[in-house]
Amino acid sequence: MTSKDVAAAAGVSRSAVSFAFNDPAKIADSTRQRILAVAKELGYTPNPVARMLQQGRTRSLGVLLPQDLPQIMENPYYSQFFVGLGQVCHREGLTLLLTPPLRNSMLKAIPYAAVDGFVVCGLEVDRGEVAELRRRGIPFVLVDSDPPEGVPSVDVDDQAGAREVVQHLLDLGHRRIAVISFDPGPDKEAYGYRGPLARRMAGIREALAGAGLAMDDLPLIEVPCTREDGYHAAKNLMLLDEPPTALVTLSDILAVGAIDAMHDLGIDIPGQISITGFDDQPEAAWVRPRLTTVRQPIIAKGRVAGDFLISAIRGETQHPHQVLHTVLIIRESTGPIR
Amino acid sequence: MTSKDVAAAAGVSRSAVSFAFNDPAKIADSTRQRILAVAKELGYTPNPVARMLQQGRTRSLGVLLPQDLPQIMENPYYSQFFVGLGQVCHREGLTLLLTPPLRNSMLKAIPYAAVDGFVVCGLEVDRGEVAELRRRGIPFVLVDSDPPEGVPSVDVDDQAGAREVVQHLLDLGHRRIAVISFDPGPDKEAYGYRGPLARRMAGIREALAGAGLAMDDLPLIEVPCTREDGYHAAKNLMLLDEPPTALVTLSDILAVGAIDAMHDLGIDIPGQISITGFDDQPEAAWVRPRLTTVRQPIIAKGRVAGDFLISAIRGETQHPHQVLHTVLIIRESTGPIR
DNA sequence: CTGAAAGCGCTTACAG
DNA sequence: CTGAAAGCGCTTACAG
Repeated sequence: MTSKDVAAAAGVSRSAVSFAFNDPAKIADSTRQRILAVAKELGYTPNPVARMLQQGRTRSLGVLLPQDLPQIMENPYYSQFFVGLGQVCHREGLTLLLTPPLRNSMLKAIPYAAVDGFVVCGLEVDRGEVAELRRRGIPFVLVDSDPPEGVPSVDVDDQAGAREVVQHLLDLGHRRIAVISFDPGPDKEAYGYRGPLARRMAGIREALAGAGLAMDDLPLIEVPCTREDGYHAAKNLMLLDEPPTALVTLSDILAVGAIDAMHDLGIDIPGQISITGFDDQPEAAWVRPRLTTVRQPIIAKGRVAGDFLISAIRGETQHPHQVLHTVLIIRESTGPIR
Repeated sequence: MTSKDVAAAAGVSRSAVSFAFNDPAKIADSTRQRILAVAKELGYTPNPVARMLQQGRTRSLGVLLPQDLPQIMENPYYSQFFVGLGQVCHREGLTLLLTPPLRNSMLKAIPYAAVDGFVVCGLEVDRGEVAELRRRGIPFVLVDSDPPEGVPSVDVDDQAGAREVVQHLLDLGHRRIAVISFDPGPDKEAYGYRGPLARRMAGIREALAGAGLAMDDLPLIEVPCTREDGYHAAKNLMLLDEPPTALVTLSDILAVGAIDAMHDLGIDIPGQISITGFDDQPEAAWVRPRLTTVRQPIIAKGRVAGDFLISAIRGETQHPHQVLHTVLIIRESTGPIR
């Protein structure tokens, strides 16, 4: 069922059919009504892909994701990010295409996506994605990355957030601080820390330096970002000869696991150990004791990324780079050293 | 930058360029390498939309959603559903197009989406969506709806779930039971209860009947599905002359709000009142007291919907209709009538 | 193994 | 106000 069939049935040209749907001013209203009636009867509506090809736009925003869809969807971080991005889609009447890596490659996923532009998430190591998007002339915005010059990007001041939370522990008198980090991935060997993780590490280092401590003085465990891994990492740290009096985790999910571990070990929080998170996801306020953590404005991040992308799609040629602030949220899981 | 440019630069025909990308067997390997090198140098990759038009497939699954993106993304139900659907996308190497209503209409959103098929969520009142999808010949699966004959669909046995949770309260001796339901929307006037809500109401009615009670004997409040609304609804119910001894809520979110309200009123759960939820979302196990609720297998629902859609896209002409089971999860928020 | 041609279904100047 | 024609960028039988 094509516009040709409708044109034939209505006794008009294909242009007239197109005008009936897209540009009513160009044909007589009576003709338009007749065409629309015939179209309805025949069950015709314009083919969206053909229309996209012709118009050169898809009315869809892409999100280029660093992990497979199930992993992304399990992560409450992305739910919040998509709320912000969703606000922009809603305002602009656009759909959202979730584009996970294809055969383990973000790069390979790019050429298959029919979108007007991409929000690129968590691109810690650029394997040519930026060059590919540039070459294709697809507008894009980088989020949670190490943004190169001349590319719109949105980030959070992870460094200040990490610095402040560690400073908070130092102020409470803690010196035996351990760090539970999420896994930097296989690229650490080749590239060192990158993106938000690098900034958080830098913030920790900065605060420690102020107290005459170095990163190397601290136990550091790197694990996948799950509650279970946080649990085991925390348990292992407490088995050390000199167990820490404070645990800095780089994600609320890890922190919640660490809290579970202390419950099981019968260790009081914050009486015997202080624990901090990062992100301020909803469960940070649910867990007992309520979690001291670094809040980052995830929804705002998604919204700003969406706004930047819209403006890039419209051809505005600035390359805005916004850094959103974090806030230290002090709750019940931290206290003075006993 | 099109295949024509690459063909010219490489001194071959456009077919050769296409073969180099899609059908290596059809050209000499040396030619292929040359073409690919030229393409790389020129920054050419095939236009995805043109390819979709030609091949008649998009390698993308659509989800036709009943609400705007921000609302969907705030709802943990959909996060879980997308995990299941994401598993199928991952297995098949497909992207996921989130398609919210366009100008408040699910129907209007359909003709703009470039997808191979749709998972249609929560279509409680069919305003022509099913007819439209059929006419266009787009494969689809209905989820959480009142599925008509001859359409693949996935549902949950809401009726049994609701029946069992009410029976549980009756068994504990409760007779003064109140119901907090999520809003049936503006269509209730015209159509009565529909879809999962209708089934849950039927289940409640069924259990009550066994104890000689009728729905009309019970206070019923219908509110939007937020924690705040659950809070206020619960508070209002406790102001009745004969306040309930048990609160049946039709969503965990409402139940959590109701628990907050009891905390604020100084009413002990389950000593003075029992509260039940529906869905078994993660916070049901977090909240104190832990929530007695009806678990529905949301991830499995997403996965089955995806599988059915894949099989419909492949042209398998059965119309499977699967109903997944619920399980009553008894935790701490229900107890014998005092 | 390669090239010219048709066609996917649409939109939009352009001429009437 | 309408129609014939070109073109969006690709793929794929078909003939050589």
